[in-house]
Amino acid sequence: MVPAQIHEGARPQENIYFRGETIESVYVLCFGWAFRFIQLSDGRRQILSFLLAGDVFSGSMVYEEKSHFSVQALTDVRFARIDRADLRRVANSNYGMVESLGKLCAVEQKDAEERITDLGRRSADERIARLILNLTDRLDEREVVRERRYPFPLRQQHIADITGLTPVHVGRVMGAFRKAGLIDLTGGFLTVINQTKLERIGGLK
Amino acid sequence: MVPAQIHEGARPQENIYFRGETIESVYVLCFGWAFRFIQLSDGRRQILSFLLAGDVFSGSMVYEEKSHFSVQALTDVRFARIDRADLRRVANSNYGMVESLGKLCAVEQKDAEERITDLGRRSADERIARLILNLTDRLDEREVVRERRYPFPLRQQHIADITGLTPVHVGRVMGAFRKAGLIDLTGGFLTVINQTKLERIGGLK
DNA sequence: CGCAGATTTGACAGCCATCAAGGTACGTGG
DNA sequence: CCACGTACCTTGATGGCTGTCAAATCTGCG
Repeated sequence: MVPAQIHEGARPQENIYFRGETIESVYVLCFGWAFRFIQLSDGRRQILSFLLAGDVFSGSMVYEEKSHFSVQALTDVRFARIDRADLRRVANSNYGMVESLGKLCAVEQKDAEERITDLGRRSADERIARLILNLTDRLDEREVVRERRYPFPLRQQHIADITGLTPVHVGRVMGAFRKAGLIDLTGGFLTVINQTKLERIGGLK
Repeated sequence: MVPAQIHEGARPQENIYFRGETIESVYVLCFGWAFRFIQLSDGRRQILSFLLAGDVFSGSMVYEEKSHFSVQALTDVRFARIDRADLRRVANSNYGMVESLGKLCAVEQKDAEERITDLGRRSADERIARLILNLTDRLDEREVVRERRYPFPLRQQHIADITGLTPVHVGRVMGAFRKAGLIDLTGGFLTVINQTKLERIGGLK
């Protein structure tokens, strides 16, 4: 049995669902960019992760009814909804499915805890360099890249909200990276010019 | 069938295992305090969570061979090791077990992502207030508390390493909390004197 | 008592935030 | 075609939260 899928879309800035809502489906992004975030009552916003085509919004949604994060579309997006009860029925009779869901949770936890380390212990330069490298790696896996030019729909506000900085400071750091010949960012496309140096700044290699 | 359990112990400061090691067991803390952490090559350390009696070190260990974090004992500890292969055999023939593991992963991810929000978007005062409240809540659940005096084996260095601050600044904030009559901390025991105010500082309620 | 480790306190510095003023790009409508 | 508005980015000046360094004090313990 295959679980029923419902396909939907959303426009940029549109919220797909909110923290605290009861969600009856597991969502998978099929096209575009989105992000998961937590918003505080005074307006401060922390982005938890960016979602690319193929990403499950969160493995925890298979086992939790209430979402602990909100989701917003960054570009035009399309996504699939799979009924949670259906999915779990399939998983129960399918060892490989349980295995995959478990691995998914493990990877998500690792990502989250490396982000904790970034936010707690790394400088603005390190965080931004690592974000860029992380995104380009994920885009490389999707093989949509031509000549190292990556589609890059993020505003400085988004980068600020995932790195725990302000948009102004993000602009300064990105400007410094550009002037140092590390990256180029024009027309919604990012080019990594000096990956080695960016990795050194990010504390990799 | 019940999976084999091996019981062991460790002394304060002793590392139980390291990031990158291949771990063949799922660990459960039976007694004492420990913490999970990631250490950078230059010595910076980020604590991911404190472990109390009854805590599984991490749900992701059921599905990942290599640990992405290290674990160190904070006090004298005792813990159980359950062979991963055994555990998974049991889980495969036991729907409730899969369910429990899934819920465990979901809770861990929620905790991790709320910590991300703390680190990215909250001030030192907020982070420390929330840490104290989080720990006292968890200790309350364990019903080991007498007259609101909580065992508190953390050094300022540990608080610094989970809040992304320095020990000196942690000392200043804790000193301010003490002088403001919010908490008392003597002889390894913590007393929350004014919980309401602490919650207000932490952005709760 | 004496030592080692932890905490407290003070002076100072730096990273990043805040506030504010342009500048640029792009779409809209006259 | 150009004025205009909006959103975003850039740049400068200033400030504050937190870090760094260092010394003094406290605490536990052999």
